[in-house]
Order: sequence, then C-alpha cells, then structure tokens
Amino acid sequence: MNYNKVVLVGRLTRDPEVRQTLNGTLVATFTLAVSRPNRSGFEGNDNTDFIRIVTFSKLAEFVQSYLTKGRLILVEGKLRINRWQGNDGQYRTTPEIWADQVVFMDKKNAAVEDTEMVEYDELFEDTENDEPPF
Amino acid sequence: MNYNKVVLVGRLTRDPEVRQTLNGTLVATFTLAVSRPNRSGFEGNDNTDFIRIVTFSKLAEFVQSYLTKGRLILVEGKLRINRWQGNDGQYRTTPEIWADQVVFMDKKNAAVEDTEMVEYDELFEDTENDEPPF
Amino acid sequence: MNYNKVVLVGRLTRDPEVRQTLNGTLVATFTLAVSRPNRSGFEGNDNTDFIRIVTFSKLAEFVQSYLTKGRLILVEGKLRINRWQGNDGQYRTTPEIWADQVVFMDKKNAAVEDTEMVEYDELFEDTENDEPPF
Amino acid sequence: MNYNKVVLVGRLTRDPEVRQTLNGTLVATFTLAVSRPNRSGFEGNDNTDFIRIVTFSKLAEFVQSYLTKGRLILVEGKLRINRWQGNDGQYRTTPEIWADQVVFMDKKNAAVEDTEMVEYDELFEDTENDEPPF
DNA sequence: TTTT
DNA sequence: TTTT
Repeated sequence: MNYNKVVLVGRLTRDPEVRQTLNGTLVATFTLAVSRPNRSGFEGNDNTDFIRIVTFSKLAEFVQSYLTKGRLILVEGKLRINRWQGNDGQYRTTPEIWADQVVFMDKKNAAVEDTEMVEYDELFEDTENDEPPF
Repeated sequence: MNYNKVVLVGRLTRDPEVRQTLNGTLVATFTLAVSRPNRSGFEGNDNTDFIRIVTFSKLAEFVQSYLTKGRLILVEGKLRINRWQGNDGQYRTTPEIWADQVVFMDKKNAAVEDTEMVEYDELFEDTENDEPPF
Repeated sequence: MNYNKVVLVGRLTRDPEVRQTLNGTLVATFTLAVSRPNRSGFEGNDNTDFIRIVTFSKLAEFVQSYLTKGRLILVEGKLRINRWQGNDGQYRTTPEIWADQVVFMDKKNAAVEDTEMVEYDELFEDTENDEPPF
Repeated sequence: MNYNKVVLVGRLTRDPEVRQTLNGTLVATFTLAVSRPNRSGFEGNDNTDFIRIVTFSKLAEFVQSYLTKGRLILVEGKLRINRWQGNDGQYRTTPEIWADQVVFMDKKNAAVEDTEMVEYDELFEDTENDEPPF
C-alpha cells in the first residue's frame, strides 16, 4: 500500500564514480544539481539542491558510458533515507535516489531503464487494422 | 530526450478482462474511475475520468489474480494515444495507460512491477556498519 | 482518495493556439509530440504519441509568450478524458492534459506554474544558523 | 530547465507538529513511513524509509485539522536537501519534502492542494453540447 | 565540495 | 495533420 517515486531534472556536478559490490554488481553514483525556481518563476542558481543518485547494473553501465559533468538529465527513481551512526555515536541521515531510469535532456536521443525493454509493439503487429482498440 | 509518466489512483469499474496476443502474451485490461476534486478541494463523484488501463505478462497475471471491481489502486505507466480509422473513414483517438506498476491502496500489502525485482538490499549486506554511505 | 498526475517531455508540433472562454479566461492549447523509446532503449521517431495540452490563465499567457513549434518542454498536469457525442450519435473519447506546470528543456532558465509562487525562502530568513532543521 | 517532483504513499508515524514562522505563516511537519516492497513484490515492514514532510499555510491547516498518526496518505511535493553545520563543525545533510498536495488514501474523500482551486468546469458551462472539444 |  |  506504499509508493515512492521521484522525478528530477538537473545537471551532474562531476563525472560519475563507479565501483563494484562484493558480489560484482556495478554501482555508479553522481550528484545532480537541481536548482529551485525563484520568485518570478524563473530559475536562479542561488538555490540549488545537490542530490546524490545511485544506479546499478545495466543502468550503471549506461551512466558510466554516457554521463559526464555538466550534462542535463532526467532521473526517475525512489527516495531512500539512509540512517547511520557516526563515530560520535550520533545518528545521521543521508538521502539518495536509487534511479531506475535516466533520460538525456541536452543532446541526442537516449533513454535507458534498469530493466529489459518489452517489445510491446511487436505484440500487436497483427492488429494493424481499422478496428477500435476496445 | 522524451519522457512519459502517469500516476493514477482510482477504482476499477469492473473486473479486468483478460486475453492473449497471437504470440501468447497475456493482456489484462480494465477501466479506472478517477474522480476529480471539486471546488472545496474535496472529491465529488459527479466528475470522473474513466481511464483504460492495459497490462502485460507478469503484471497481467497479477491483475487477473488480485484486482476486482471496486478495488482502489495506484497505477503507474505511460500514456498512449491510439489513432485509428472508423468504418465511416473518420479518424478517432483513444487514450490508454500501459501500466508498469500497480499498488493496492485499500487492503493489505501488495505492489507489483512489470519487471524482475532487483535484490538491492542483498547487494549491501556487507556494508552494515557505521560508515557514512558517501 | 483519488489522484491524477502526468509528466511528459516532448516537442510542440506547432505554435500554440490561443482563445478565450466566455468569461474571459485565456486558454492556450498545443500538441506535444512524445516519442517512445525503441527496443534498444534509444529513441526512434517511428513511434510517437501526439498529446493535446491545455493551459489556462497565467500559464496560458506564458505559453503564448514563450512556446513555439519545435521547442522541447516538460509538462506536468492531469489527464482528462473528454467524452462527447458526434453527429452520428456515436460517443467519442478524446484525451487531453490540463497542465499546471511547464518547464523549458532546451534553452535557458524558465519554469512557470499555474499558481502564485510562495516565497518559502523568505519565511525562514531568521533560521540561517547552525541548528539542525529538526 | 530543472524539475523536482516527489510522490509518496505511506503512513504518519505520529500526529503532525505545528508551529509558526516569525511572520506568522503556519508550518505543519510530520514523518511519513514509506515501506519498500520486498523481493516477492509484496511489502514487508522490515525496510522502511522515514521521510520528513513539511507543509505551509492552507495546506498546513489542513494537515493540522485532518491528519493523525497512522493515517495512510499520498504526498506530492519537492525534495529539498538541507545542509547545515553541527556544533562539532561538521556539515550534515537532511532531506525533507516540501509538500504541495496531500490526499487521503484510507478513508473518505479528501484532497487538498496548496493553491486556490481553479474552477475549470465553470469556465466551460457554455460548451455542454455535442461538439468535439477540438 | 558542487552543475549551466 | 504533426516535433527533433
């Protein structure tokens, strides 16, 4: 009965960092600068949220291959709040987005999801006629 | 550079209809009644959008097994505008949502995505310590 | 208990059309071409949804002033399914998005919502100190 | 060219806290427990994100009047990452959602936005006929 | 610590 | 009828 969805558009503050988990899964992370619209409805750069994005597996490969500092992208994913205890015994809380989709917004033609793409169109090759769909 | 996302919460007007494509893919469809909030910000049932939802494969199985008339659900997917020609030669346009996620909102505990779930938590079993995540 | 949200990124197929309702409200409409990602996860132009967008009042003014054919924008709004009876007595159904936010994706610096922007930052000018926010 | 949108469904961990800013704006805050779906696609309560929600003005009044511990709600808003310096000189980062819409998911009929509701339907009273909308 |  |  719960749901968690985030959609962000912003720019990478740096090139992504790539590492691997113990079991070999590729993990690519980066920070997205998402500026807030100001009073006039137009954006300023005075107020910006810097949001950590985490990607895995195929999507991490895509990130590693195509994303670089300064690129404008759309990220879709889930907000996760990590809670951990510092050396001083205090609990801290750090947010990150576990992305499941990345779309370029600034150059040509690319979007990738963290899933196998289903070939929907192929399913219906036989229905190219004049019948209403329902 | 394009993106298409829809999130709806509403009730099934009937039990889903299930069929199969020529190549054997399961397809389950149903109509979601999504009422519009009225002037006071509270909902009436006088104004309602009836939106056709289409699901495939595993998600269609889930829909077939669990969804029934009247249930309250959240649907996430893509808006598709089908365009087809009627017997009178006129073009018509019918909208539908190709769902990739369904979440129950009215009973206990269920959500299903049209993808294999990645075992994110398992990836990090080794990192349960006091280090900050970044 | 219902909810209806759409987020689209695509290009205007033409310049917006502007008109007024009987009571003087400005209405600007246009069609957004939203192409579907193809099998490789990269976009093609073979498959595109053409989606009618409707804006009112201030947002319509913004659309009239800034949007032109070919521009890449993000639109947020609600999906509405209009149902009407044709001359032949048949019922038809046409979808449209009633937008409440438009963001440029292709040039510099603009986003507008169909509401007065609240000056959140001003509310907290007094809290610029070292205290945690909660 | 930036965008920031979050949609969450979860339960209040406590009754909201209400306060006022120096200039008199009402602020209501609460924590939303959003559980993550587990491997089978069904939810467990072992893994939950606890997400701080902030509301202002009219929406804060609504929250104060209607929301109580345990209620299931949908929240729409923006993700903000606050950065502040602790007594130890260390920088911390705390996430919160600045909500602009709240919808009940567990009882009857309510949704409120942080804006004046526009009377769209009234605008078109004169168009209740058999004409296609475009 | 940050992007345009 | 359609955008890049």
